[in-house]
Amino acid sequence: MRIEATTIKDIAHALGLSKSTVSRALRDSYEISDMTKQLVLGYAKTINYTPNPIAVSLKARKSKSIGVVVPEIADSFFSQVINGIESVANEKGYTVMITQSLETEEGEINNISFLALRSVDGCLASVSEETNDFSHFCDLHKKGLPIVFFDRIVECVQSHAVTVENVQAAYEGTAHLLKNNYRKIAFIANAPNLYITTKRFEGYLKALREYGVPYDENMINYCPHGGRYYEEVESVLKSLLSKQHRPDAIFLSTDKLTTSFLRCCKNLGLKIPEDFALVGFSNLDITDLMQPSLTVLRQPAFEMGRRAAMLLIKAIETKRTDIDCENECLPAQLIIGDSSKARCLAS
Amino acid sequence: MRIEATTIKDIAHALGLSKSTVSRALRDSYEISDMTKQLVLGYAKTINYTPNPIAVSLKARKSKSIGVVVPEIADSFFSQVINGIESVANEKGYTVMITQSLETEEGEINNISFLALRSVDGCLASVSEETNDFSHFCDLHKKGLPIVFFDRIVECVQSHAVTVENVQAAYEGTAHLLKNNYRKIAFIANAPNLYITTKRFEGYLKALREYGVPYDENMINYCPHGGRYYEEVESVLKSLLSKQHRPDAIFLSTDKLTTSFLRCCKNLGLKIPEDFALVGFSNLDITDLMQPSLTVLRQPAFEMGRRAAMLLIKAIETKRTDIDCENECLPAQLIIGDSSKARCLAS
DNA sequence: CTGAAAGCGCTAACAC
DNA sequence: GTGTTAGCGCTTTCAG
Repeated sequence: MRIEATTIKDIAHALGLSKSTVSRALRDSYEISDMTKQLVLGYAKTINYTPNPIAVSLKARKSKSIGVVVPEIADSFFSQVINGIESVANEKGYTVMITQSLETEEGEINNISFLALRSVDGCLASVSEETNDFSHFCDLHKKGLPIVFFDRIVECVQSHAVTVENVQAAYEGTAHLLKNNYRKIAFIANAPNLYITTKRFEGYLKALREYGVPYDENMINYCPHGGRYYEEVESVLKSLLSKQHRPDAIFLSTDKLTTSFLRCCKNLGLKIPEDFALVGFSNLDITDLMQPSLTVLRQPAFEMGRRAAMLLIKAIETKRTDIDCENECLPAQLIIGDSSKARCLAS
Repeated sequence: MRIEATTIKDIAHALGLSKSTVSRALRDSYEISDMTKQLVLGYAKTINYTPNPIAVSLKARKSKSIGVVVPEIADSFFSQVINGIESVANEKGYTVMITQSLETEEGEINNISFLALRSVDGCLASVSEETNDFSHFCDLHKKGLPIVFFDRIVECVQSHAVTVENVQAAYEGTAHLLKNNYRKIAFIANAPNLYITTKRFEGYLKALREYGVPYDENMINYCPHGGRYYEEVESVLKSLLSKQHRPDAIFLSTDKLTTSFLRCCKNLGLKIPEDFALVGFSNLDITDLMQPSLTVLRQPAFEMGRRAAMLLIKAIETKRTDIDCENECLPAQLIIGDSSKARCLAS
């Protein structure tokens, strides 16, 4: 700010002390007499002194702040995670800098180097779907920057991670459809390279296997842009409709896909669950108000943010980035709505 | 970062020049020979030099960054605004620091002083509903920090502002209900002290007046917590139900109120629009998928963010914070759904 | 055209 | 206990 704040120099000057004495008194150093401390602290309070964080950062090469890289802020899941992160960061006196990659690798590279340059003490990241080369994370991590990945983690970087029980969640969602007598279940996910995609696919397969339903690769669909473009989802839907063995149910791997797909169905005049039963991941808090109410897998987003931030701060404060990476894995919740209503077999 | 980056000193050393020459060469100063510039620039590129923004900030007392204070990130409207802000900030080479007040005055004070201390060059803000004393904004603004308010602006601070045409929007929403033969229209808003509340109320009144419908103050309800607590909305709904002249339609002043109210209705077994017709502000992008599809007033959130950021950057770069405050006012859009379907008068 | 030196606000040896 | 000094990385007078 061009705004002139009070500095240590001001205090030193006013009290006839040296800058270092003031500095030490402010940080309650053992070498300063109680009297002087009282004096300095008292005066500092009256003139409303706050240390200049920029100067501190420059000196200390750290900033008591953590950086966050998410694909997109305007997303129910990520914004809830951010709230979780902020809640522990605030408790622990850390500042949070939020950046979004907008799902591009370039954005992600810019973000992480921006943050590193800004002396964040550590980073929380969920990778963009476009990213295949993770060296921007690797390099910084190797140089000692603590990084905790969440949700969309990168397995090749040996670091802490917080995820949801993806396999189990997808398994439960798919099994729920199977129990409700759906048999031809299509799987729609975003970019196939994402950790969450492969894990959720695994859970889907597991359920099929367990229920003795043969795997049909025609049922597997990817939207590399995660359903951000309407056309992308629409073309998947149309291709499903044109298949000889048209699916009777759909498993959707992410938030945006779930709602985009529902919109497509509506536009094409399809009925849910009559034409397709739907189960999808979603962290929107209004899936119960939709038409029909959606059966969703909800991630404990806020808690994930909290855990990730706690892991990160622990890593920062113990400086042991190298070894014993912790992986926390939280359960998702299956919330049953009308979009997956049991099918009557009588027909 | 503990991460050691290359500095001007490294370049100077490697090239046998002085730090100042390198610094000047990098900023393309006229006093440096072309040859030296080539040399420095070339070398800087090979070692991948980036100026340390912290050092620059300390020196320059500005940071090529702008701060954002919103009540809450996990909100469709605000997250869209943030995207708009980022889009112009990135274009213009500014970094965005996002903070949330979580609707508390204390959080807001912390945020804005945090940002000022971090040498942001200017701020974008939408005030918390709890805030009544705006001196934290006033003080910084007087000291020369450019501030642009958006959506929830504060009129007593003489500064730039971007809003939606609140009066007109609320008027259109209410008029739409009146046209559809609803006559007893309740108004539900959040904190009555907010700019958006008073303006939207004004529009509501205007419509009533124009359609010759008498104003009934029993129809006016405030949720000081903006519908973040379910009980708050439920108690409003129950009080409406208990009234002698029960309303036949509801105008909802914000996003969260709109969806919370719908949820309450559902829980109490009420039918929309039969029991109540609904029109509300909302920037959720799935109001068309709800049951029933909602008639909403949608704000051009992304564009508001863009405009606000452009105003701010202009203010920063021209340093004229004092005079000629610009107020931009964008139209909202009425999107008609089933929640306000015309009532048959036959009954 | 280039260099030396001071200083942004703060901390931390190293004196006394 | 307290002061002096140097330095984090950078810009910017002021000298040459």
